[in-house]
Amino acid sequence: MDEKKREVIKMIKADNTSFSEAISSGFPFSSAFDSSEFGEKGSLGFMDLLGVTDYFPTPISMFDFPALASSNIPTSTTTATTKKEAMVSTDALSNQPATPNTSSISSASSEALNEEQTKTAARATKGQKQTVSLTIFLRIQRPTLYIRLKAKKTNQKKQREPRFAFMTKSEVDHLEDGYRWRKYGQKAVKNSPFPRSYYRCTSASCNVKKRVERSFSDPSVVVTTYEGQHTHPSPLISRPAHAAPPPAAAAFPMPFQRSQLLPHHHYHFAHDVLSSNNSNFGNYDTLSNIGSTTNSANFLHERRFCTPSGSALITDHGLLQDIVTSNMLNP
DNA sequence: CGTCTTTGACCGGCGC
DNA sequence: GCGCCGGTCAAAGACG
Repeated sequence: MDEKKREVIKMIKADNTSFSEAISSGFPFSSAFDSSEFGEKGSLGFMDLLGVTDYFPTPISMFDFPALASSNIPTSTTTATTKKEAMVSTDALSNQPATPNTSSISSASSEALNEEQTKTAARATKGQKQTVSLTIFLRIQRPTLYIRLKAKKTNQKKQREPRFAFMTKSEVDHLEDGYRWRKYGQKAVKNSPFPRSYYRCTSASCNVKKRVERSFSDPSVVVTTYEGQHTHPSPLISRPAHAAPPPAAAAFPMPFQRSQLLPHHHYHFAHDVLSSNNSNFGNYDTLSNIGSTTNSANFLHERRFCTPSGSALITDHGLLQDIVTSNMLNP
């Protein structure tokens, strides 16, 4: 790992540093997290986990996200090697160049992506005695890179919907995702020349929101954060009869539709562990919606998904057995 | 005319 | 209390 990466890891490890600050530091994510790293066969994809591999011809990679109570984990980059880690050899992967025509960007929780939100979480944790702090480390593609997040079980004044963020290499700010959005605001972002746009789903009963902003360090990268879950199917997509998703995927429409994603972009997903309920299952609900799509013909070649507890997706049979199919668990 | 974007004003939370 | 900042509102305008 080169010096730049070490710096970012240090930043992310620091309590008062968010992922967005790491981004703002100019960290070359596109080179640091090679797009080829997680594309090999045999890796367990999130779509695989969701039982929707028929939609996507190439496997998707998963990362491990040790979700542990703060009292049980040290603030360090120490990692326990898992089965999947072994599958994704850092040495082997680092030798593979990124796809020439595309580049990939690491993803992180939307909270981590947002400086203000991270600070807010820290403030809340600090200021409320009744807060029960839960620290979660997200490993971002490299086994040694973690983001520390604080999920709270608290009587917060303002409860937020679960959030889901991803970064996309795109020239277009507002990516087509199968839903209709109404822009209701735009604000200048501190320390960034690029404004942040606020969108709301146009469906009457749906209060899903999303924020779109460009990365300061890499203007070609668009950071999209979804908040909430759609209460309706995509108005622009109809599902073919032969590609019925698993029940879980059908039950929770995704904020974006995979088939609508632009084919030449790389999407890197992350999930908010700071949802109001802080329920893992709630997060899976949202992620499972990725399966609500129609076709895979124009989908991207590489996909990366982050969940705050990706390892639990594999090992936690209590929560995910209803979603994860047998072949996912035994790829 | 309906829908969507733009943009300044406003509000609430937080740090100092 | 004040100022900063993120997020939202809503009127006005653009567009098909």
